[in-house]
Amino acid sequence: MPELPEVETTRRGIEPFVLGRAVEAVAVRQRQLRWPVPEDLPDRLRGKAILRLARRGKYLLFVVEGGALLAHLGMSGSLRIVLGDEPLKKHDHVDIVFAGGACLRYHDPRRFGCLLWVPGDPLAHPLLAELGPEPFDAGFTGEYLHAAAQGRATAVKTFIMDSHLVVGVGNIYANEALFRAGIDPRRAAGRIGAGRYAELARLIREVLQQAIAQGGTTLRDFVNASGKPGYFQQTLAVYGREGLPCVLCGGPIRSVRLGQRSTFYCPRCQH
DNA sequence: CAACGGACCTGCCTGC
DNA sequence: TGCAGGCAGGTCCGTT
Repeated sequence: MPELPEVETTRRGIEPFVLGRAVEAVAVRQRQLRWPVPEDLPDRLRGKAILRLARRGKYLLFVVEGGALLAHLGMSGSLRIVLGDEPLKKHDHVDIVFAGGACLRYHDPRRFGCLLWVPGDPLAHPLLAELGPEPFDAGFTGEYLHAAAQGRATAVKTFIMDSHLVVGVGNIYANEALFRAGIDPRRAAGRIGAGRYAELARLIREVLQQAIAQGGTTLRDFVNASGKPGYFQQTLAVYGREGLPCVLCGGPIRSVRLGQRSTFYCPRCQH
């Protein structure tokens, strides 16, 4: 479900309800996520105010005095604010109740996400320390991509989805950015020139920025923090459109598998 | 190192 | 209608 735009949409939706608020209680109904929810998480958070709600890649960081709650939504997770009584649904695994009554509810059918306690500086955590630059960082440039690609035989789509290279480019937006750049997703990363990488870096930023502005992409039942869907799905040019006409040339969109992920492209427009 | 496959889970859709 | 199989927005980890 969540790629960077969905996580950022979630962050923005939640922020006003949690910033400066103290955690009153944490209810963990299912500990077995990607990694077990630490048993002492409720004790770590209780009574502490959220000082900052940051995002690093697709991770969310609820920073409190002395550490942070590190959250990831995996493939199927969501975080939403619940005000008042709302019956629990299946897979509502964790509630974080704030002073004043707002409740942050973590829902994740596949349980690929995580909720971890990180003491001290959260960016020093092993999951975050080795991540590549944010796509909106000054360091994320065509030159950076071009330099990192030298000698790499892997497909360019697999290459740009590696979070150690750059964070936040998931399957949907990798497909969309490569379409906009006119680059065949199967092309070897090391066989693409600096000029094309400059365009690709720009278009990765563009597609993510647009998706954030539209509240993310809603597939199946994704809803953001306020329970509303995202509208970027209407903007998708290739993702999920196998056999449908290319928005540029009218030819059929083709699908292949790359690195065990569905890949969509226009064979006439992408080389 | 780089590249690849498996692993973690549930739900939904398709086809027999 | 039931059931098996394949697929899904992520990404870590172990093996070549």
